[in-house]
Amino acid sequence: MKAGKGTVSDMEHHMSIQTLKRLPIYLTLLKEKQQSGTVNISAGAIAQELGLVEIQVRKDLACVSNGGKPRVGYVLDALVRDIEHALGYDNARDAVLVGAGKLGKALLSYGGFREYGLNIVAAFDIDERRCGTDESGKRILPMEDMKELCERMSIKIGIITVPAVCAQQVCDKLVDAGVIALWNFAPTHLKAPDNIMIKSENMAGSLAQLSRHLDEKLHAQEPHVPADKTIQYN
Amino acid sequence: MKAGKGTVSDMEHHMSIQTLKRLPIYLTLLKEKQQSGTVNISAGAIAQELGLVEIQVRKDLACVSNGGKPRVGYVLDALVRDIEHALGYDNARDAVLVGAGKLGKALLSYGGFREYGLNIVAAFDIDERRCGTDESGKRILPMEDMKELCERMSIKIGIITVPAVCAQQVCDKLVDAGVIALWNFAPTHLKAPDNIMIKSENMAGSLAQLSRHLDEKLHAQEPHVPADKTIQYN
DNA sequence: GAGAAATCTATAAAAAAATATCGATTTTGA
DNA sequence: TCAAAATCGATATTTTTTTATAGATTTCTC
Repeated sequence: MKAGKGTVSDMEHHMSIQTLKRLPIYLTLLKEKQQSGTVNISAGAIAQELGLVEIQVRKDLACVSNGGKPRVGYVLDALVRDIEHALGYDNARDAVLVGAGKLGKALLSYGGFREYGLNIVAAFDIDERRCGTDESGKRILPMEDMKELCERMSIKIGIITVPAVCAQQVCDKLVDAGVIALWNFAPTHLKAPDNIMIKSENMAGSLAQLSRHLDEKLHAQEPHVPADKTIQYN
Repeated sequence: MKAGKGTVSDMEHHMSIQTLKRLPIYLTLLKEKQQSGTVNISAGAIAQELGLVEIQVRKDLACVSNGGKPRVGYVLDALVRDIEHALGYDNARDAVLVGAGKLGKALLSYGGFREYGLNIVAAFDIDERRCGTDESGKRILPMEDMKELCERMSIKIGIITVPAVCAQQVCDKLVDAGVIALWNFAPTHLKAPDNIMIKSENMAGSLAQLSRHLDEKLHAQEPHVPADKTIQYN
């Protein structure tokens, strides 16, 4: 019973959330390797490059690929395809973004999301002065138009880049417009009905981790961190 | 043996990384509550607001606070102070940012980092045209000045907001300048010497989680997700 | 002031994730 | 062809994280 091929949902039962988060990291490395002409790659080599352990890489890859060969490793091209497929990068999803401030515009003009299977079709903002066309070529529309567009295009993903104080309100509006997955960049906790998923970027959490590391280093306590590889928490 | 008071490092042994990541989330909520005049709050109430379970909240808070009282809960003000202290928000850390593109500028002008104990003292960019003073009031300096400034100010935190292709090079330069904690926003894996910490924001990982949720919902498989609270993975 | 309710702490159990072990498979090269 | 080296997959163990249970403490109400 191998879950080798299929969409993300095909194997959701078998793939841990941690594995899911690592897949894009593997993918980035593998694509770099592709560029440099590599054809095969072993789990051990991947592990070394990423500072992980071999067994973990193998277990992760086992969730999406139908395996490598002893003495050879995985076929790079096939592995890339498998991961992309598992992550759904081969059928892009449309999304809207709300809040065309600095961060919103930065995300709009970041072209890389296409590669991740995400297509931001338009942005919305309450401030009419921001409306029009962004440098990125995306339309910035007034909030009033949001519901209609989301419904018409069956948009299921909403990206929230408004200040914390209005984030909940925006969240509610997006849900009302039929969005069921929210990517929240506002530093606040959002409430939504059951089975709406909210994924908040927790920048403060990241900072806390960096800060702890610094404390450990600067106060030079016993370094109970295996000192043989760069520290990279997730 | 209670780890009630102290810096982050005082209790690093006892606090899991997951707990560390949740602390800022509690803090955000607690501060909102403070605004609205609340004086005491119970672990159960916090859990409900954040969609967590009571026991988890209690265990997390036990790492930083010296406890609440039965029938009353925690004293809000004291709890806020304890968390802030545990996270080191009360002694700000200086940082530099490299890459004054859209994302870099967005982070520069986001005032909220001060609240998290992070103080971005300057930004650097190779493109001379970007140098000068940002709208945020922060200086944007040429890369050549970086090492000198970092050394002079003993900067230990570097924020990388350059394109993926130059991220490794920037990483190397920061390390050379004495930085030991890196916050990487470029979608690539960075290598650095031992005991340099790299915390990469894994946007693609977040997207993968949203995408999986969408797949589950849209293909309407059995909803093996406890359907009684909004889904909020970390 | 006694009993009930709420909430806490501490300890225990369960679940999830990471890591280790071991045997199997494929290629390489004598 | 056959042994050695590399690498894989499957299963087992350990560690980490989450959740549950049981008993103690504080406040409230009558």
